[in-house]
Amino acid sequence: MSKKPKGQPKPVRDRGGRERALVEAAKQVLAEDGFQGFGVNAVARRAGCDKQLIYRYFGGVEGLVGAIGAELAERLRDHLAPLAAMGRPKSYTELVQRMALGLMQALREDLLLRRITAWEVSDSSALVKSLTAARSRGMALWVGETRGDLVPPAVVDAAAVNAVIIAAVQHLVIAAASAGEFAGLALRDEADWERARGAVKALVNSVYEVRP
Amino acid sequence: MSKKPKGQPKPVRDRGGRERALVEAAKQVLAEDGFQGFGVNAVARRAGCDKQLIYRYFGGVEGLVGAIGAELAERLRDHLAPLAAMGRPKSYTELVQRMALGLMQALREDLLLRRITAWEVSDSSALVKSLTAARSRGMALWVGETRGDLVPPAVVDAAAVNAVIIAAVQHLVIAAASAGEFAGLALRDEADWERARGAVKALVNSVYEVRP
DNA sequence: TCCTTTTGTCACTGTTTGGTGACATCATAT
DNA sequence: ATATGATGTCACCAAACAGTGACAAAAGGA
Repeated sequence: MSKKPKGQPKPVRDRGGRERALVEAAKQVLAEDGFQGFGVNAVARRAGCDKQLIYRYFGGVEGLVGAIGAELAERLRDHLAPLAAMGRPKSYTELVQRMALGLMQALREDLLLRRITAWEVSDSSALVKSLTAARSRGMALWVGETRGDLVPPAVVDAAAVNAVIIAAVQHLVIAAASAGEFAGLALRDEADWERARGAVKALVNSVYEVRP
Repeated sequence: MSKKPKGQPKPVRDRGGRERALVEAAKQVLAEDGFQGFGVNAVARRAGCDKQLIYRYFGGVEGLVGAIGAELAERLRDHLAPLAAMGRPKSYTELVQRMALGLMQALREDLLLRRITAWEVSDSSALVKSLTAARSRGMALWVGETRGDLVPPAVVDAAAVNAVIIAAVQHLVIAAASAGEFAGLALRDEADWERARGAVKALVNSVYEVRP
């Protein structure tokens, strides 16, 4: 054993692979442990390489978050893709409903999206701004694609109403994932979520309904 | 300088006062630095006494959070008190509107409430559960007091709808405090917030409106 | 008075964190 | 072959963290 030929399995020497491994590890850490335990040590540990590489290749944890953000818009788009297969919405009401319920489903399915959304409201650091930007870019992209020529009724402040709807969906899903319920409404099995969907649909429906 | 007789101004020896000072410091740290920087060191530093006292009098940081929770229901009640002065709401719609807008105002005014609400969705640890419980107790208390004999229209799932409304308000205020806007809706000056209030009112109004 | 308990502070441990300098190794260009 | 830069790992640093044992001083009961 002059040189320990088995001690280090392989110093692989593959920069691209390491970078990808680091971003992947960062996403895993963020998804599983949340933004609390997020840092260079945890990510490097999970990626199985030295944290120095994070500084060298990404300039620190900021660059790593930036790399996650770069994938984020596409990731959200993928989640909303099935909605596009349903064909064009017939009314503005239907458009907003789809957006709200699609976002709800996406957040329920995607732990990382959920964690990032929670991060956004708990931290005003510049770190998170890029993530927020990427996420809303993804949303705006989808809306732009499927809106067509549908316009909201002029009597309501659609921008404000939609912001409120989106806020509701985000908070509901995030809080429910933490506690299994919110404001007395159980949110565990699919029947519970059907109630939530029904409420959102009722709200959107009634607020955009043209009244005689 | 054999014993530094002037070094310690006064070891006041007032347990009750120290306990109150620690809880007060804990609230300040939580409000100003958020739950990220929250811990025995920060609280003891702010309170100007040794962290050992936290362990002795509160059994650790959990007991400290519990003490905050104990004040929380009352704190929320105080914020909602002005609403009670408006007299009984004339309809269920008005009841829910008041609750939603009152909660919005309370969260906008009270940094601590906001931080705790953000904490609740970002952390599922047992630490936070007591806070969540205290907050919803405060809400339920107020609703129970002012509901009277008002009942929601039977056609809508009021529990689900109200949960959605509350979620919207909480998320909107918390996110806006972090970023100054949400989902493209600026939320800085009072005119912006008037749009948000209008949207919430419109939603509540239309969903609970009995249609012919 | 003496003894015990309470109150408050200090000092220390062990761990984790972000961050950096040093070094061996491999690839490549000269 | 030899210099140069890229890649990867290790060892270390100072700071902050949670938690604990020890000790001095005061308060109060015997």
